[in-house]
Amino acid sequence: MIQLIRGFKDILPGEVELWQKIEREARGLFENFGFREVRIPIMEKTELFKRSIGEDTDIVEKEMYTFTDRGGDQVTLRPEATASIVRAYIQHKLYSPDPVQRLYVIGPMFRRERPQKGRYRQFYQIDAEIFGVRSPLADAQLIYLLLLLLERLKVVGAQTHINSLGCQACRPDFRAALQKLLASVGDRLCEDCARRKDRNPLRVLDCKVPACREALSDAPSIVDYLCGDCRKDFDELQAALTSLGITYILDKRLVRGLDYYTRATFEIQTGELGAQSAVAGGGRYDKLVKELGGPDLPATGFAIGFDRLAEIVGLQAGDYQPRPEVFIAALGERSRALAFEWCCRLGREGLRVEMELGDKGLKSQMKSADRLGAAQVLMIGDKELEEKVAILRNMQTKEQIPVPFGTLMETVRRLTKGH
RNA sequence: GUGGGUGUAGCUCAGUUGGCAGAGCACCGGGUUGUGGCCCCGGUUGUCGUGGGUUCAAUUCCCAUCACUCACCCCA
Repeated sequence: MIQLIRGFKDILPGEVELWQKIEREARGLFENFGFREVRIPIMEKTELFKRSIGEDTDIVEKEMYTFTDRGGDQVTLRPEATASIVRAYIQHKLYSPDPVQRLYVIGPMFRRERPQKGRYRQFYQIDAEIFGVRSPLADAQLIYLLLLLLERLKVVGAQTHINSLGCQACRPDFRAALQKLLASVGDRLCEDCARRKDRNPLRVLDCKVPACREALSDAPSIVDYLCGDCRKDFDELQAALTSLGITYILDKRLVRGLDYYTRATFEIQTGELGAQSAVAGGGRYDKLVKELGGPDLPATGFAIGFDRLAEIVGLQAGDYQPRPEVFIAALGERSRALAFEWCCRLGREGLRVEMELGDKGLKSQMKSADRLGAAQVLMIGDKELEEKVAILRNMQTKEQIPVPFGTLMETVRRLTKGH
């Protein structure tokens, strides 16, 4: 048997309804807040991701699905959405009528990592970006939107972590201070951190090895190194969050693994995903648009891990079996032919209707109706065919009423909930 | 890429000195020859993950491999 690719998964009936629900809520909220959907390709030129995410990141170094296509081009299955959205924003000059654009994307991303709880090689993200707004109010709005979505989905126990990574002006100073400390703690760092401390020192802050955390317990906080502008922005963000009633945790270890982030970063964390704590994350990337060849416009955005969110929401959700409003049980070929017509017409009228298309006994058909949770069963056999009166049974009350063929459509519709 | 755990029926899982592969649930049929759930009776379902080795004999022991899963790394 051919099985699906490792780290990929099928979302089957019963679970897919949950995904649809999450998607509906998200789309609804995005509309309320002025976001518009964009649909972008799932493959891009490899160069795009290298330049945006950063050559030294894990994603680019070892996780991308990159290959040479038949024409010899280097292409990559997108590992995240922001790069593509920025590319589209620039390519189609979406900034030209108005630099301020709120865009969202829902779709699959691909990273070749070892799968585990809350982590897949094809995973889905709900991605939102605000272009052209320098004010930290944009970041606050994103966080608010994020928490609102979680609230609507009845997620409890989510924590908001925020940090600022500074900008081109203040980050070098911090970086120098951090490297000084890293040099002084020397061999107390784990192997990975020893390697990272020169190439990407900020990442060391994110390390979970106890020895490293210990060694870094009095690491400089980037917040202390922020330049005037960054400081002011960060204060403003916090003030905005507070006035929105959002409680957050100042998390100076919140670094994030993509190089394009500047200033505000944030993450929504939960304890229900095994070793994965982030259900959503994001931040500001004020230089990326320019670096990818566009105008010098700021931007900020977030990504929600759809799979992870579904896992959390699914914990408190029941099954999502849709129940037919009417099940038609027919006995004999002629009855079945007529029942089939009814079935199609009722479906066209907007009723949820099912019937047995094979040659089964009444008992077996009643069983099916029961198993499906049908509210009513419409029965027809030789006798009914002759008298031109079908029988409609309410499965809960067991009450049965005769329904003349002539009034059938209208009677069934009337007796069906919600019609 | 590294490490641990697990692969037996559609599902959840039993299965030791190596000797014909099991239970519950589900499904199908009957009891009720035209009426669901409860009950009773009967029935179906397996390359025991895959390939090799040892053995008269392997689900069981050995090797390899694949998959799932959890963790490291990193992230959503």
